[in-house]
Amino acid sequence: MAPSVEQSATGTQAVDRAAALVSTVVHADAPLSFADLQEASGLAKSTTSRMLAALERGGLLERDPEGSYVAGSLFWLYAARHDPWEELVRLARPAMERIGEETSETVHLSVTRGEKVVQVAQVDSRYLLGTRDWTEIDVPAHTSALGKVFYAWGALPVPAHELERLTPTTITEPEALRHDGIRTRKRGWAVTDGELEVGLTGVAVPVQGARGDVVAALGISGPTPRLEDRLDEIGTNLSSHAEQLSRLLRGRAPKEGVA
Amino acid sequence: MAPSVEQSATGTQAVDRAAALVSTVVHADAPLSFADLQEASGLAKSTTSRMLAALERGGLLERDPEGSYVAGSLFWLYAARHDPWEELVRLARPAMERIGEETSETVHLSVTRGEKVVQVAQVDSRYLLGTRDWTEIDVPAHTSALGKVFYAWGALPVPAHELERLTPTTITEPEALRHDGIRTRKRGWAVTDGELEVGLTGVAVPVQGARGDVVAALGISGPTPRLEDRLDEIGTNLSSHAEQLSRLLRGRAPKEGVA
DNA sequence: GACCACAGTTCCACAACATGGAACAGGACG
DNA sequence: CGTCCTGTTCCATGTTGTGGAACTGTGGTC
Repeated sequence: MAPSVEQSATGTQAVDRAAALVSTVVHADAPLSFADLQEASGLAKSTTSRMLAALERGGLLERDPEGSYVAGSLFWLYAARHDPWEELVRLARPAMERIGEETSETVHLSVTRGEKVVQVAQVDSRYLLGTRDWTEIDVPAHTSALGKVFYAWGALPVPAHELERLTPTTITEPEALRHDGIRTRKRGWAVTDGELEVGLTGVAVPVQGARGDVVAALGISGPTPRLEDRLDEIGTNLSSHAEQLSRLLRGRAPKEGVA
Repeated sequence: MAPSVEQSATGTQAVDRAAALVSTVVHADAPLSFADLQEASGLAKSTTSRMLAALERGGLLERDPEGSYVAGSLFWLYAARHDPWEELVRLARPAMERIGEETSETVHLSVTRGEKVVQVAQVDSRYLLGTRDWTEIDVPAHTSALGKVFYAWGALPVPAHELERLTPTTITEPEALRHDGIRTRKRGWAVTDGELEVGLTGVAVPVQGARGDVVAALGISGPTPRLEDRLDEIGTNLSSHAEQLSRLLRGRAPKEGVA
């Protein structure tokens, strides 16, 4: 619950305590009462009171109608200015870079926007022959591994109508796509094998958001010959990274830890 | 040498100063250097240094690769957990309530999701005969005043194809919709007069986001007979509220302030 | 209406803590 | 190798934060 109170360096006691209070409020995303905060911080009532007042004055905290404390205007100002997936990208970047190093292929991160799937980040392959920049390019969801993740985990409804054919192996029947989704879910990762472009293989896994829903897909792509024998290994690798990322999204901030 | 230091109550100097630093960083949504912050706060180098270190430790600030300060993990944690328009709704609620009182009609707030327009908040009419709860209901954008706002201000592309007809007066030609948009922009507010449902009139205005783009539409709707003679008055009223809301979104928190 | 219980704020004397100047360390130039 | 510029650490000083206790205000109970 409450993040461990940091060990203050010298000369920052007040600020450290104040930061701990804010942190407590933000981490608990429900409003916290004065008593909760006093207890969580272990400070004297008077100190708590003065501090909360200062934080409120500074826009870091705010009181809801019942008088409990919630994150203040600075937080919603920030949230209003930044796309939610900006944070996702930020959190995901290190993982994507590691995946890039481990697989040497191009790494993708996608989210859904409306009924479409858009890429929000990419780390390029080490090879000359690799997938180019897909960011913001529209790829039909049923042809990419990224898109299939959303279908398979129900983050996107499978269309009722016939789907566009891009290659001989593209799945065009909704029913077939649904079946592919079932297999995908069992397997834990989605794969596209020349269904988007002949010779292009992709593998992708779901990323769970704070509430357990699938908010993004993490995957790699590259030439089929380089990938076809490593699908299992890649799928497992992606899964473990995605899981870590999910944990991050669930709320634990990446502090301390040996870099 | 104290430009805009907060008025501290007794015994909260350090926290007030710290909050001011965080506030400076969040308001300037570009990274700020140590020097910027030292200058903006008017504190001694040593104090600034200690304070920034404490704030960083507490997750309120963070350093980008170049060493400049940006909002810390607590902020992105918050952003990741809260929809961006949750803040919008929050900020808009008071205005919507006042509009409801002033017009006695149902008040709506919409945003675009993909190419669709969805309602995110509503304040109900005082009358028995009024618009019902539209939240999350799909209304074709070209038939509602809310939707027309997005077309008129270019937040949504006007479709190339013929549009669905819901009533005899529904605009179905893209060209006509574009023309309607021009008139709308000149006028300052969008109107739908029985184009969605016979006898239903709606008026809506744009809400500008932090970067000046149209992020939402604010409007009212009700039975035509009650509204048709008050369109001007309503449009003006909505505009002034929307403008205030826009100012809020632009970043000035609703605190004290001489101005 | 008088009573008490509880939540939060203000008061105050004390000294612990934050403070800023100066010295120090680490780059980035030339 | 010196100079400049940025940020951190040191340290004596006294300002500022501290917690206990007194106070205020609100709600509940008889």
